[in-house]
Amino acid sequence: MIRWGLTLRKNNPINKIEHHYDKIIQSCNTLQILTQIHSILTTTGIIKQSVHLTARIIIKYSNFLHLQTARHVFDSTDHDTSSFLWNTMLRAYANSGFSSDALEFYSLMRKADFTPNNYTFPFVLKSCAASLLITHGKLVHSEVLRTGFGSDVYVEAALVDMYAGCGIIDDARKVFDKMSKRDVVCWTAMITAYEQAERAETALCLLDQMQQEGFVMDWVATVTVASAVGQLGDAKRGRAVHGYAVRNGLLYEVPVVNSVLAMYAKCGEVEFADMIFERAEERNVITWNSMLTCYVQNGLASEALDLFERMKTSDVNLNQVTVLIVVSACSYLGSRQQAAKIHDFIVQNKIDINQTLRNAIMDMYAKCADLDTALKMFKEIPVNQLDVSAWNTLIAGYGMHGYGKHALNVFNQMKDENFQPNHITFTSVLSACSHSGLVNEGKKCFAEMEIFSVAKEPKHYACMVDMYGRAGLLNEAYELIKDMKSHANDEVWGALLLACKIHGNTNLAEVAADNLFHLEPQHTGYYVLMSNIYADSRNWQEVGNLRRDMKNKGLRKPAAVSLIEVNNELYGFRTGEHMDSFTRNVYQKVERVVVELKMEGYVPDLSCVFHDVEDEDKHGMLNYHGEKLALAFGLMNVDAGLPIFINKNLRVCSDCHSVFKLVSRVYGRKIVVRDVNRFHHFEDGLCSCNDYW
DNA sequence: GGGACTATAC
Repeated sequence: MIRWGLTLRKNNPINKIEHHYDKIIQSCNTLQILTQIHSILTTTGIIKQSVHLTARIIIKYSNFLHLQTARHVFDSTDHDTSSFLWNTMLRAYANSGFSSDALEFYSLMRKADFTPNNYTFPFVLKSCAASLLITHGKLVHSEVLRTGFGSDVYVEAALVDMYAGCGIIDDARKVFDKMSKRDVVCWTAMITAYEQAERAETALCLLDQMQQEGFVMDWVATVTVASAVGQLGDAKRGRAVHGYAVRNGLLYEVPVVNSVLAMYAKCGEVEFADMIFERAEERNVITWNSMLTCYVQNGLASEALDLFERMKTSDVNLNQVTVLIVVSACSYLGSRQQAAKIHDFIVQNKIDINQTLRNAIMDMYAKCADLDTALKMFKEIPVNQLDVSAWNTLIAGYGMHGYGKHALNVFNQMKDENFQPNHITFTSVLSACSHSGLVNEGKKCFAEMEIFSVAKEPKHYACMVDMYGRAGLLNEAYELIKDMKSHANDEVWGALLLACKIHGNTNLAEVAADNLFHLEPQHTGYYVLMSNIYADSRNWQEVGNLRRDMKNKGLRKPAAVSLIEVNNELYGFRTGEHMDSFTRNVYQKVERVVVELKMEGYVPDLSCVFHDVEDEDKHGMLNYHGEKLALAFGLMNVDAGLPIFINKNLRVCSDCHSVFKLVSRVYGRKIVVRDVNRFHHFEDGLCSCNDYW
């Protein structure tokens, strides 16, 4: 049943027509149809007689983001007699994201001697929050109190939203606590405020309170709760939310589908997310984007690219967010061919490239070993669009390829041009120094943070520990961690643990590992690293203990995968993969290469096999590392003059590193390897990392 | 005549 507005009275002839057109306007889904209806209403003079239809038209134009037309409709009415139309126009601005226009319009309202009412304030407050104008918002708050609308539920809920939106969550809570009457919307507004402030636990506590007071979660509340649970990454609670949505038939609302999907994605439950996606009755662009994000966040970049292909053939209109996610998927995958393809798609489809997207594309090129294109893009940025993140992306790009000096030059140039470095700039610079062994320069940059008033975060300390650690300055690294007192997190201790692995310091490694197992008991990588350190020192007993420990905790070592692109096709190789007809000749090729390299002086580094087995078996395992298989495959299939690109999901082992160096000399091939931390460019028997990785 | 909500990241 449709509820009609107060302006309608039964038995009045105009109201039958109003009724009729109201239905049509509500259901019209294209701008063309709306324009046609509008012109009919104008020529017949109906619109002049109906404030209700005028308002509908204004709102509908604003839904299509045609605010100018909406305003034109407003201007051509007798609005001075109708507070309703003024409020409608304000609402049109506020609800379509034109918050500064809304505020401008509000001051016009005041100049026209309009008295704001309970319909006016919520939209003004919403626009204050959207423009982050807290001073203005507080002024409106006092106006609310003065005009006596301080206890209107709608206005109060908007006040809660305004304070929360401006980041002053405590004031939002004060308004909320003072409310004499609350409905689900107010509760949801307050719960959302906590969720947005990344205080998911508090949000869920408040939800409990809401339910104790007898309120039932509606679909909007469910959306918020799902994202709070997603924030916690709590799969068990996730299933409870999902169950609630199913029992109450809420999965028929697309936003609920989307938020439950995103929740499972953040809990690492890809299969559940997949199921929600496939079973959805209806999908919008956010549904698709959420599923893409799910794959990317869970390390399934190539699945994301497949889904993107499927999305292109669906009837949904993809947007800028879509390509941003796909670009990041491609960054993970490191596929040069896909990178070019996506960039081309963006240009062909005239998708607006804003600063965020451009930086993401530059980063993608850098991560696909195409630093030249990234640099070219940077140089083409118009001066007025150059921002800190563009500089950051370039610095990070140079850093990951081991060009520390270049990174520092860019950093200096950026400062010369009066750009204010931020926390990300320093992360990029410090990590660049770390990868290139520029200890003194790194120390200088670290000290410089204070000059630019950038707070030192754990991630900056982690870069420093990494830098000292790789350079063999383990004591300096450890002292720095001690300086942090209790603020050291897993990143910092992880960097120390890696340094201990490189320099074979088992004692310090045990200290780092103790902290890590305490801080992140479920993080597989740290167990593997520590067990490798024990293996290096042939302490098989401890290796066994750790393995058992992992097994008891249900942790499994992630499979090492090496990807190589040949003729626009990606091939993956796993360490110790079973031989089949496809891989047999690849294995044979590895054997031949190893024999030839041995004649050039190659001595296999058996310490890279972390199993307590006979040396003969170790040779086999070592030769069948995924990156060696990928390299052999590349030697067989990539044209002689072209570089071989390999992408590995873990850190490259030192035996493979020596093999790659030798192959680059003996076979005269350029090889580019991306591992989990950085790039290695092999040429003429040398690596760009100077064996420092 | 109205309000609360989901996908983005160097």
